[in-house]
Amino acid sequence: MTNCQEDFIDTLVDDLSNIVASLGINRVAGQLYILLFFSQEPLSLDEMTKRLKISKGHVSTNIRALERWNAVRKIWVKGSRKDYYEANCDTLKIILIQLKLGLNQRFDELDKIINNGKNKIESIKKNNTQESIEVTLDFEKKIKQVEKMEKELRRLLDALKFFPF
Amino acid sequence: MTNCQEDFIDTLVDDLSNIVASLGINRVAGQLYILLFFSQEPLSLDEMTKRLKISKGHVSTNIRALERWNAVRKIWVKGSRKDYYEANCDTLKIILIQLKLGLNQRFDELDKIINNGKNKIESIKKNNTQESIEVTLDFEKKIKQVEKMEKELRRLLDALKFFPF
DNA sequence: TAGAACGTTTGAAATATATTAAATATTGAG
DNA sequence: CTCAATATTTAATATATTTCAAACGTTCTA
Repeated sequence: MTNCQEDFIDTLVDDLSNIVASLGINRVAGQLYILLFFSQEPLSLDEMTKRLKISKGHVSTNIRALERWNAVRKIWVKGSRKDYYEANCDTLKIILIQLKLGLNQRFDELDKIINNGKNKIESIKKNNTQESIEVTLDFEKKIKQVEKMEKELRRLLDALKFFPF
Repeated sequence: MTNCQEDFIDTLVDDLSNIVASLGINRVAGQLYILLFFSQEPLSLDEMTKRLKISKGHVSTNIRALERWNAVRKIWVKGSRKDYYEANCDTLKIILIQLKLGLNQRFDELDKIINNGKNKIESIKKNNTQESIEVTLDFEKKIKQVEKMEKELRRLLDALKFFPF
């Protein structure tokens, strides 16, 4: 591979991984994915280590995270004992699946918190002073507002599947 | 305010701020917003400091971040020189506006990177060997793929405004 | 206009996260 | 099976982030 080709990819790796990192995704995972995305051939851990100038362990850990997300896959290369990887280039699908997974987890947590809140409101209602009635009314209103927001967000997330990609 | 009311809110602040923090938003900003969201009265910096058991400076810095996001507003309380704040309870709108802002910024960066890449491809093409032709074809294909993905994501983001909230 | 009551900034300390090099475990060609 | 080539884990180090206390600046009141 000529030098200007590697330069082309390396520049993209640097620039694009900045965006990835700014979105809260591990920078090294981003670098690895981008490197593989633009490479014409699968790369071994050693090659990735050399290209990104980071430690072998670091590459190993992060490539397996990418594997878990189905963002890269291991490729068998005859006559070599090394693990080679190539990118799954369906980037948008990977992003949306991960997004959905992450948000659904949070929604489930939120459900627990909301139920907890509702139970507490019931028990406050038992100490049935005039003051407590007013206060619980307000709490109830606000908990319902949170519930409504969650419902809307769930619906929004669900609607992604109708989007014509 | 009775103790069980403060307890009710404090528990929600703890639980919900975990979700907020797990989404990459500053935990203290989350705590402040949630505290104000469930409080029936505007709170002063001192009150927030006491409730969250964090330093005054910390509250000050984070409440102003929330103000910038239009997530809280300063309230004038007659006869007090303190700044009081209340939550803007339209949480979903706040989230979506911030999301849109953040992503549009990234899209603009991405545009620059893509253009850069295209220019580089043109200059590689000048060294017009058989090898370079094959390689640039592949680079072009992949850059186009990135472009397509950005277009789809922009469209998706834009479609939010048609969603019936 | 001085002093008190605030809010903000700052620089240092604590904490969390990322990164590495080296030790350990695993694998597959011979 | 064995051993050398790989991959993974780990424990330490470096780096980044969060947090605080104290200094500073501002504003209102008397």
